[in-house]
Amino acid sequence: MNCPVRRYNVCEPLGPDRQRELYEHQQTWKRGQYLYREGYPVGPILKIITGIVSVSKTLPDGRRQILDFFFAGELCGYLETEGRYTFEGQAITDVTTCAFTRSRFKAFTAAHDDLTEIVRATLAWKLEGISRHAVVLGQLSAKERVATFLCWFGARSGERGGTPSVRLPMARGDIADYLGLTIETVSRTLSKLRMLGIIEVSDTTITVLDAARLASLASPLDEH
Amino acid sequence: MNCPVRRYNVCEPLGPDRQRELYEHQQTWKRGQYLYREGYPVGPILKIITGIVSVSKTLPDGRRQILDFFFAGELCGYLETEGRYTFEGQAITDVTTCAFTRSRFKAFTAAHDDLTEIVRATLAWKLEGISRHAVVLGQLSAKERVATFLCWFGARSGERGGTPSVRLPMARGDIADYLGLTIETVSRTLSKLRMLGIIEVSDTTITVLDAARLASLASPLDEH
DNA sequence: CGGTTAGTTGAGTGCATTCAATCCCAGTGG
DNA sequence: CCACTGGGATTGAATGCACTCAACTAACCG
Repeated sequence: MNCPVRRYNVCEPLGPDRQRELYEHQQTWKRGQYLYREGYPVGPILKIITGIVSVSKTLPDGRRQILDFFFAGELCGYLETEGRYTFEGQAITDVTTCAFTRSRFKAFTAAHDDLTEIVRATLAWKLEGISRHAVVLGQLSAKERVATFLCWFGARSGERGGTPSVRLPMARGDIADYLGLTIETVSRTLSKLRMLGIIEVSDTTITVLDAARLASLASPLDEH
Repeated sequence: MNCPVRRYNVCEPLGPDRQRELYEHQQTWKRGQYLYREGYPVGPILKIITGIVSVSKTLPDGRRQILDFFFAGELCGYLETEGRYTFEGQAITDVTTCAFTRSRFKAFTAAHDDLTEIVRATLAWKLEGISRHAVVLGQLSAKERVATFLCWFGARSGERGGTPSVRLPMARGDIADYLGLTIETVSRTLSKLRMLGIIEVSDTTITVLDAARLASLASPLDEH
């Protein structure tokens, strides 16, 4: 459940002195704004201070697949292809970031062995995460997808407390695009789970009444 | 189209001397055999000499999602979680491999700066690939998925020749599990493309008659 | 020649979608 | 204070795409 890599979320373990050495000016982003877009020449790597960023791909006809949510402490805008962003980063909530010059980041990690290992471990961890997500997208039914999402997100928030109530900071549309469903299907599925007495829905807050049953619906995937 | 990382497919650039230093005994696998299974204690990292290996996850009820196909020259069995394989590797064709002791691989990469960079670049490249695949699974219709697959696979084979005919070494079931569809849907979709005059189907060989039209069906995703 | 396995095709079903209406709430201005 | 507005969420009705179940064909091998 608690991936070991989480411990060294790139930068956290640096300590304030080494962090200062790397950080550039701080920035704020309004919910919905793009931090960077696919195909644009790469800018700095962004470290999220507060808020949530989605990494996604938008097709020419408007369809969008959210690949991952990035939380405070994580880096985004890392992946590039020939000097251009591979995907797009969008503020799901209001977000504040600070920037790393890409070249400086590269030089800095090259100079510190522990950092190169942290980068490697983080990439491997992300690779595992997106792979699990691909299984969700390719194989699970709507109910299973939503249940999996709630379990995953509940586990995330549950880290600090034992409360079974989950705040969903993102809009239904974001959940839908993450799960490869439509807004309506997500909404309907939440209603079904509510009518089954498994959860309680209150706009942005979901209260898990029957964690065991929820987990069994998401069962196909052990844990995240 | 040609990811720069391809150039340094881990190990190829090592040169015969350094390769010998790393390799263990060779192994052969029959089509369908598992090279390793999810949750099993990790063994060596396997380098594919010939054949194709699928990396997949199988759910308790038998549903299977193939996450990636690995070809000759690539390493598989790399990802682990707490000393256990994260996914499963299966021989899609007959396969021969040679093995790397995991600890030796680790020590060896740690000792060579260029190798650590190759590992990092390969992980980033795989991350990008599976992300694109997630978009396919989450957003595309059956026709778009199959077209995307054919384009992707055609580009792979096309590297050596200009021939528009694609040999599909994997069974329909493998394609289906890769694309998150059923065998029947894959078969039907190929038939539709055939009746549209876009391809010609002959069991394992697909001849692309109208590459432009095929690409436009897969259009949503530029290239792979 | 039967037996087996992979692939194709047909018929019918169901789940998620599309289209559309309604609700809820926060923000705004009369 | 209340009506109006707009965005997000929910719910309903109807459609359609991919699925399930099933039959059939082709190829391969004993």
